[in-house]
Amino acid sequence: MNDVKAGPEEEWVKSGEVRISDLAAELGLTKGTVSRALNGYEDISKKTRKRVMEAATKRGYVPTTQARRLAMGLTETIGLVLPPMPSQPVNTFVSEFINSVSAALHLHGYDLLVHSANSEESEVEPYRRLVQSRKVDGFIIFRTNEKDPRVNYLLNEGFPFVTHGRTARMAEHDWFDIDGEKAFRDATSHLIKQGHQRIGFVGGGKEFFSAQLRLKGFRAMLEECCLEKVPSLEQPGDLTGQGGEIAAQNLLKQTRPPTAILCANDATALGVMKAARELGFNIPEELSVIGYDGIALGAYIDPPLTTLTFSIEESGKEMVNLLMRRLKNPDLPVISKLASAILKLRGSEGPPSSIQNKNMENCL
Amino acid sequence: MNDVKAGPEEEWVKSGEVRISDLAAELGLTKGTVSRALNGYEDISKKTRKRVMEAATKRGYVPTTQARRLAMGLTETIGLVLPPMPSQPVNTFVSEFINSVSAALHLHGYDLLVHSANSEESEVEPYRRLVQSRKVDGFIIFRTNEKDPRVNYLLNEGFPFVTHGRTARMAEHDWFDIDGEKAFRDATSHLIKQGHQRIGFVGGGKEFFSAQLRLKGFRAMLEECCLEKVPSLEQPGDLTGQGGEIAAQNLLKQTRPPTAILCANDATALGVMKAARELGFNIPEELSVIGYDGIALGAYIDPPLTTLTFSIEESGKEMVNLLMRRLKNPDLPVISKLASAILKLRGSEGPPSSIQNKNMENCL
DNA sequence: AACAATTTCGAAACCGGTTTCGAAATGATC
DNA sequence: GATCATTTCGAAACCGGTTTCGAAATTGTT
Repeated sequence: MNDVKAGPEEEWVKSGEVRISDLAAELGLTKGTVSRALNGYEDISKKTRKRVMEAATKRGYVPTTQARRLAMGLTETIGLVLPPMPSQPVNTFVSEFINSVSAALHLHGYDLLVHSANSEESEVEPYRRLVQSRKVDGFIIFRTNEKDPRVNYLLNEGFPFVTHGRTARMAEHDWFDIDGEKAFRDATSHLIKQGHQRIGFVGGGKEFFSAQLRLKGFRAMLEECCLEKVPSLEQPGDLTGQGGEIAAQNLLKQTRPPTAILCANDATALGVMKAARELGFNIPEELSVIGYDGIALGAYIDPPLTTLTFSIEESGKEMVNLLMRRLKNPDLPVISKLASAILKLRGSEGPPSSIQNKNMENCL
Repeated sequence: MNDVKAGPEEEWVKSGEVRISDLAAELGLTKGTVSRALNGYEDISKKTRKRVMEAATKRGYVPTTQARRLAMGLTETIGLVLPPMPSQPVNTFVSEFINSVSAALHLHGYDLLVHSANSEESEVEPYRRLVQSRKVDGFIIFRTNEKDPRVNYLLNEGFPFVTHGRTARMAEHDWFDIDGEKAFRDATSHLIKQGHQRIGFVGGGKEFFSAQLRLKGFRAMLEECCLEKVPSLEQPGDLTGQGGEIAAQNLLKQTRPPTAILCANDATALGVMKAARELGFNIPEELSVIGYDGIALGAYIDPPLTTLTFSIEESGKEMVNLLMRRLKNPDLPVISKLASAILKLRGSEGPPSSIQNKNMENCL
């Protein structure tokens, strides 16, 4: 067979094999011209632009992302570092959050780089690496602490980021948060209106700013309703089920146990309910329990968990908006956005069995 | 002030501002030499290598990832596309999985790109885009269907990937899976030994291969123990809590309801438990329930959910190993790895209230 | 000391795009 | 038809690295 000349022009079957130089050669143009034609520059005649675009779609040309990004000096990638998760329960938030952030970023042509934190090294190490190797243009940070080393590092570097949750330096960076203070005012008010007078609270660690704000809302509503603040009814927790169990035991073994317990999150609430069952408390007749997070699973337990819920999808979307604004113009003033949680009544709370609301009229 | 000359050499404070050309100029070398010195080439004298490395650490030089990857023709990035999640409960698996995959990839110098699937477009679209724009070198796929378009597409493209779960074409691609068949044989056997003779099964959709395998294991053990196969005791589900509720109603409203129900996953089991409660069945006295997934939260409900559990961390690690092997040598034969689940007894199962095991001796 | 072998580095091409600049071609004006 | 403005494209630099190739410098050999 005479195989010196190949047959008619081969069709590319695999995708991603056509380079801009191939396209240019095929059209008798330079790659610069092809690039400008595809990117809508004004100095390309209608005729050639059409030729180029048609050839591009025919050949299935898609620019190589790496090359484009290198040339343009940006990564179009946002980093999200997962905090170490020592088999924490109820991490349904994380996957939904990642999902919504990723979807929102995609609308802006950005990718999401998810990195895991190694618990053996410093919390900021992953951030440092990503910044230094220039793998990302900005960060999405969640579960902030009041004094947050990640925030400190990035502020110091002048590197763009948005947090989900406030920090001690919230005046210096963009943030999005749920108004946990208002949420807990609402929940507390709801319980008080039902007749509860001894209400317990299980918080998160001191380091979680948001948990502190929830406590603040709880206290504020107590005061507003002229209910005495009882220190022993405020128990620390750690946002886990186990922490909830321990705190509940401390609360329910008191001589005058509370008739309701507010929990800093749903995982805690599940622990509280477990401990309450084991100590023989009926929920909600003898003990009301309210959580925070709105995890879907709360609807399937007995009784279904009343909780404060918010839209994770909205959270992701708003945070991405804030971050995109920052990337476009790093010098804009810092802004923030506060969204509200709503009380989703599902059945784990109700009026206390014995209502003796003497003080009620003073306030309501 | 005489400000024509700047002061002594400025120290860079911000990271990532030193380029390889800066370093080269500073050392009186070319960037090619600096590159080779840093990358351990043999044609660099010890003396210059030392000079270069010292200057690099002093200046905090870290190569720009984008440039390096473009030059080397690889992305060092693996894609993971999240399936659309219409507010599914109990997605704790996803975040843990992402975490473990990300950690394992990091050990190999790879990044994880997480993409969300838009439910309005075809399932393969995100994969196509990532392949065409050359953003990733390979994929991690989970929750496979028996006939999986994603698998078909990537096989057709010859693009590297590993699945979590088997497919109809499992002989053609690397995969990792949990031996769900054996797991359900074990669970079924456990129930039979406790004296159950009428055991219900709530499956996943036909499209989920793994759910089918679980059903297979269930049936196999029934047959092995000479228990009659009752079609009405096998209910379809959809791996959600709601699906579990419906299936449980179908099972428990029968004239002779089962004394135990095996569920294709924990979400389903939670739905089953909810429906059972509402129909007045006590668990585990009147009805045993067993799930699959080992979600941590199952330990906090009442009664704690007995489930089949496996190591998500191991899953991620093994899948990454398979993928890295494939990337190193695309022509290696296809391999797979099967890990086993273990039955975690937590309290939602027990002997049936009235044990009438006539047939037991036939088999055990 | 002359020559070969080896070590060490510079020069340049390359990865696949984008963008600036200027020259050629075209069109408009008088 | 000459002059000027405008449109359209090519040429080349650039992004920040890697890698190949060959020349210079050094070392070794006789």
